[in-house]
Amino acid sequence: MLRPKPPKCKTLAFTSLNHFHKTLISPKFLSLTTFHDQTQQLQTQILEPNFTPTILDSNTYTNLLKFSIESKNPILGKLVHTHLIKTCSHQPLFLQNNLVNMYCKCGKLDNARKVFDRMLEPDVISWNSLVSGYSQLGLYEKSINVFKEARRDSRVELDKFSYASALCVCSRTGDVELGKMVHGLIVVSGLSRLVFLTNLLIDMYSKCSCVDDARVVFENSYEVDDVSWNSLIAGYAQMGLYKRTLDVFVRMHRDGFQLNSFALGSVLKACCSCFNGSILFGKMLHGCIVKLGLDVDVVVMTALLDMYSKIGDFCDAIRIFRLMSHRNVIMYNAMIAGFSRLETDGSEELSEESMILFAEMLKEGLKPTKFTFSSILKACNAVEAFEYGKQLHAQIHKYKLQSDEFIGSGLVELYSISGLSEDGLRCFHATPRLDIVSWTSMIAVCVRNGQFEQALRLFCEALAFKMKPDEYTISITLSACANLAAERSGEQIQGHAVKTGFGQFKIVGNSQICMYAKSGDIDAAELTFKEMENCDLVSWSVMISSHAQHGCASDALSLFEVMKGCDVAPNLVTYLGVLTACSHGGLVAEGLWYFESMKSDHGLKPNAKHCACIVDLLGRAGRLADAENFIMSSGFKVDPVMWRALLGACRIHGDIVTGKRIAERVIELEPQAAASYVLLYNIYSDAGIQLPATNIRDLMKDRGVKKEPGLSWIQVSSSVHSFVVGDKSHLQRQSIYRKLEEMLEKIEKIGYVSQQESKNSLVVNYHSEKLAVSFGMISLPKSAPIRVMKNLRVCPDCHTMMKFVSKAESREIVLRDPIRFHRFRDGSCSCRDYW
DNA sequence: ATAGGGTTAG
Repeated sequence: MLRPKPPKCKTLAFTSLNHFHKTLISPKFLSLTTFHDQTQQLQTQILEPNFTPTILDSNTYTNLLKFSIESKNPILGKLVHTHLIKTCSHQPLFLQNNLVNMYCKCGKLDNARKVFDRMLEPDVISWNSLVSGYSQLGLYEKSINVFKEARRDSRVELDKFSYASALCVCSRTGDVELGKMVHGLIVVSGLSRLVFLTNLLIDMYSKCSCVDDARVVFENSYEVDDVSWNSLIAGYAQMGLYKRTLDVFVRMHRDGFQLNSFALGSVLKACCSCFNGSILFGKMLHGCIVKLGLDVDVVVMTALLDMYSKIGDFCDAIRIFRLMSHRNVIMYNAMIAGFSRLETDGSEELSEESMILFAEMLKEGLKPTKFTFSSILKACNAVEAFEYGKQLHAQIHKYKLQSDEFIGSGLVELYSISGLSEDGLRCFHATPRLDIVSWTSMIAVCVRNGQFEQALRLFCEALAFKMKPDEYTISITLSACANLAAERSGEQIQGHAVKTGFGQFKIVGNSQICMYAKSGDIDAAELTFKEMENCDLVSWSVMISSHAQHGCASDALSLFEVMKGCDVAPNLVTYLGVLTACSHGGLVAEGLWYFESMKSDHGLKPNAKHCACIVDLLGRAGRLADAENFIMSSGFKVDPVMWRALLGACRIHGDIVTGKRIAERVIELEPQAAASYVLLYNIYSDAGIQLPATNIRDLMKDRGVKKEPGLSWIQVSSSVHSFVVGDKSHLQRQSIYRKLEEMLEKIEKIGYVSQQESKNSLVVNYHSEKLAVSFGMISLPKSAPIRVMKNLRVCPDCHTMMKFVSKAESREIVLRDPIRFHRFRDGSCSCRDYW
């Protein structure tokens, strides 16, 4: 039987004994005191002006320079340098090379260059030190220029290390054109058979995202070793070509190459993504790892932990974490990231695990990195642990990580969802390198907090900053337009999407349907839906809900049937649309049937919103007792939303007795919700009973419950105009009121009777929606429909008035309230007065 | 000397 060869001991020793090597048995440690003495000696010799330094042994100089590199101490290096000059013993080439190398490794490239320039005959080692020195500092252009200089120096011949440094620059910058030229130079130099350079070429092409070229190098190489295989595997894994990663891995195994931690690290990454057999393959790899004895290797085990956490096998991930005796920061980060992924999925019982782990890693003396903070911030935001999040912010500053854009986004979220939008915005502006994702996060935060105008402003600002909005930016901005019912702005953004090619994305299409529907233009919404090439469940659901909101129950239901015919399985959101359609359309029997069907046919568990639809459905139809029984048996009898739906029904049917009883219950459940008081007030007021109505107002005042002020708004060209009741602030107020009086006069002639009670309270006639419609009449072209949005439900008088106006003025009026749309045409409303 | 693990945002 074939058995895998035992692993190289080197890996094992390194993992577990690393610590001891470094601190106890290292020869460097033993000679530390010697170095210290020598340093002191040097210092006194140089600082004392009258003291003539004594020449040291050249081996001592070399060792001192090596020591200053290891302890990252350029001051010591400089001291040695001065000493060498004072004693005139710096002529040997190898000492000068050591000096160049020391300055490079300590990041003092200017000094390195000065020493180099004074060298009479630099050799290839001198050149190589300089090239790799610039490259390691990230000064790639300088590095490659020095490489070119070295080529022109006829005294030296470039070696494999020169080409290695040049290839490294290509890998880091992703400059494949440069890489190809260096490749050419390698071939010309005759070094291309060296497996060392083959491996670097494979790596270079992979890192430049040209894995196919890497493959060509691999297949045509003179010789390959395990590093070649591992580099190719890593290339495929980094490109996300997971199946090919596994293919190459299997081939490597068959060719008899030793599987080590490098190959396993890449190939485990490939198993994180779900495709046929990936989970099984991952588990096989786990077995393989144990057999090879690599289950003590922290790199391999971190990759394995990450894989289990990503495929949802969280218990195994935790088990691996606990089993490892030496955990480093990366392993902690992987575990914390795993928890933060879980928490965003809403597993609340695990909410504090990330924080416990964070405390644990600090206790072990590990230094958190930017990955740690961005993951843990994400977890904080998911479970709304704001105080903890703020403490993290302080820590982030302590570790000087505040300029990272991922952390920046996390902080923006933290402050914004905890209600401190200003601080969120400050974090946003404090992030030095804002990318399109940062901007999109900020826009999304505004949308979530209901600051839709601010969201649109930010979108424009992002464009001004030369950002290129992607499909997510466009989608979220369209939803800001939808909430503002700003169809004009929405169309402009859609135009931008079409121009930039992002209009093809499903999430853009879905947002666009929603934007048109919420702006009152159901026809444009439907056109978008029909034009979409591959609509998904979200598209269907949005379209169904849109029909429902517009009161087109039959359209909603027939669309739902078509959807099921296309083998698309409905979800909770789809059913919410269906039930809303039934309740707005007064289809009681159908609504109850669908409610049963969602449970029995699709195994969906209705939530409070679905149940509130049923309450609404029964209540509107006048079956108040049935509605109340339904609440009691729904499992949501402490949810105020359900009771308020019933209270609304009491108002529609003028049932004062039930209304009072229900109102008392819902006010007890939620004493600060103004809507419940207002509904009861209206029940009394509709019935003409003034005293209890006044009492309710007083009660609200006593309890400090504030009614949301009614607000209506309309978009005319690119600006949104909003109105409150009796608003006098608009610049065109005179024309608005004149038009309103004129319309009232006109419709009274065709039968409208104002609900205005007395001349001294001119309130009802100047409700905000009337003002907005009047403004629309004078500002929009005659053929355009008037689309007005309101934050509260329309009052019956306004509803009646709109019907008359639509006839008298031959205009289509679309009025959106928080529940639904009313489309007034030729004297009647699309809701057929059932609302 | 060259290859490997954590990528987190909407």
